Amino acid sequence: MGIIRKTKSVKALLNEFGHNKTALSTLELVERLHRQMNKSTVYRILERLEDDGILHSFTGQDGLTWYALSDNNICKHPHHLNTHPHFQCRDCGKTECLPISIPIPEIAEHSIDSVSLLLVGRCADCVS
Amino acid sequence: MGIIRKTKSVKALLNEFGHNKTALSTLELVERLHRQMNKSTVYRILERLEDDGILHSFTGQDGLTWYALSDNNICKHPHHLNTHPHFQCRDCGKTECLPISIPIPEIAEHSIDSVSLLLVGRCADCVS
DNA sequence: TTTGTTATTGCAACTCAGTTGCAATAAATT
DNA sequence: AATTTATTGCAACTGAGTTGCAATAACAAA
Repeated sequence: MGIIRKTKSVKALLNEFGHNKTALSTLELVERLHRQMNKSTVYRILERLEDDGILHSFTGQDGLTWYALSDNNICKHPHHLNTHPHFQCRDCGKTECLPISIPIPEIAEHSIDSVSLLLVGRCADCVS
Repeated sequence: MGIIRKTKSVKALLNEFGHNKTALSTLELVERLHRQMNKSTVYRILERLEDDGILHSFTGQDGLTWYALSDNNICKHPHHLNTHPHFQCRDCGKTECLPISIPIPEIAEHSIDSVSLLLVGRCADCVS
């Protein structure tokens, strides 16, 4: 599975992420790209890029799905892509990967496969 | 806001939770109670019970909303209801509050208001 | 570079969790 | 019991995300 062909749509979508750790919601991407490709295409490309490990997704506070680059240079956790926390600013909505690792203790009687950690608060620009 | 009248529907819904820390999805509740009350009523009661701090909600791995009791005897964090982790079994779907506290470090340049932490894995019954 | 294969896309219709407006009903108060 | 108004049922709606299928465009092979 995953990306097999580097189409114009794939390149255009990846271009939106640039090289930083800011996340984009599917809705934001659909809106930004709606003249270049269909809504279904955005969803399908995101799915393939995630299958390939190029992007990773998470759910924001609003229940929407967000995507961000899984670049090793950014996230530092090539084999544990989902273990870093994400931050969402409750004022401006800016959402990003936090390049830190939060230790999760062993839980008695449970085996843990993945961790989703979302921090909601105010970013530097919005803290008054 | 919150619950003002203790109606039969409110009592029936709370009765589904019993006294444990197992969470229930809105869909499960709608299904269980569909002969006793309307779907809209389930959603509206859940909203009011959460406003009152009697229940708290979180998003499961599937994107569905889950609710669990916020009883102080269970969750231990009366003023930080959202800071305990939730666990969802990827095999049987059982979802519960974990009565532990995961320390979240200060994040430079960010103020944190709430923490959502979902652990996905296998529960004791499903670990082979 | 042309041809053949098939991954990818556009489109429109669909799914489904959750929401809403409003009239009818039923708690709680006097 | 009468009054007030929070709550509920219902049906229609919303909106993110999905799907089937025919048309299109990467890419490989010749």
